Amino acid sequence: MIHQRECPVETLIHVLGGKWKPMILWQLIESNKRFNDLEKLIPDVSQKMLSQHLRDLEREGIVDRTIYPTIPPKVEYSLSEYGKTLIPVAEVMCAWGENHNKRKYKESAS
Amino acid sequence: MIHQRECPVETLIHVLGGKWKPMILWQLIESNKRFNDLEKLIPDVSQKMLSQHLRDLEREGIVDRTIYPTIPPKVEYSLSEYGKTLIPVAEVMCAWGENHNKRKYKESAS
DNA sequence: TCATCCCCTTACTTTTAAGTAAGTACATTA
DNA sequence: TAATGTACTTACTTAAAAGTAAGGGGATGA
Repeated sequence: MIHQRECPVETLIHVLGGKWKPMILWQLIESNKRFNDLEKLIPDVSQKMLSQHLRDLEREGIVDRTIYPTIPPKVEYSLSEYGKTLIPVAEVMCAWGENHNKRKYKESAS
Repeated sequence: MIHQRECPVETLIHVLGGKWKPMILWQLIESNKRFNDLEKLIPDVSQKMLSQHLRDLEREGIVDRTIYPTIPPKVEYSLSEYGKTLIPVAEVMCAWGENHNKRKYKESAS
């Protein structure tokens, strides 16, 4: 039986929709990061939510997790090639969101 | 004091992120609709969630609510001019989401 | 040996979103 | 008079997401 497809807009919202996911991706667009780096760069995120969201993004194929068997071992998170296809989408979303924030600001200031 | 702006991607996710909002907008892109029309067109939505999401979208300026003082009075919901700026954003999101759904289907089929 | 760092996981609690069921106020129609 | 239709709101319950706090297993360093 074929899986029932949800509305594609909802699919995207589901992929990006965790509280810290846009921030995690924003950081990984800049450069690959280790768990601890992300923890420091994203204020107020808990270890639990960070690892949970990283696993979600990994499961969707957006983020790659690479373990370097060095001593001490290090784990690096990066945007996958597929994950990079999200960048232009995020840019469009970002532009609309910025404009909307400005609009709301003007509204509340008037 | 200036409001703290949230991340613009989160702003958009907040605007579109209710369970029934993409579906409501999809219906209103096609044509103006009354409360009852939307109820019939969106299976499983409750009156509570429909009116709550419509009020959210109205508050954000996406949807216009027009009351016609006919007998019986009728209330019509429509995409505002500003709401129409969401259409190209939704199209980009939709295209990515569709591709992602296909990708997941292939993955699970292999 | 004791503390510390890295990369997490687990159990539990709180908060937020959504669902269910009923009710309201007005009107028309049978 | 009773039922139906439109456009909702309110109170209550359930489910999903996020937050809090603690621990664990491996390593290094003092």
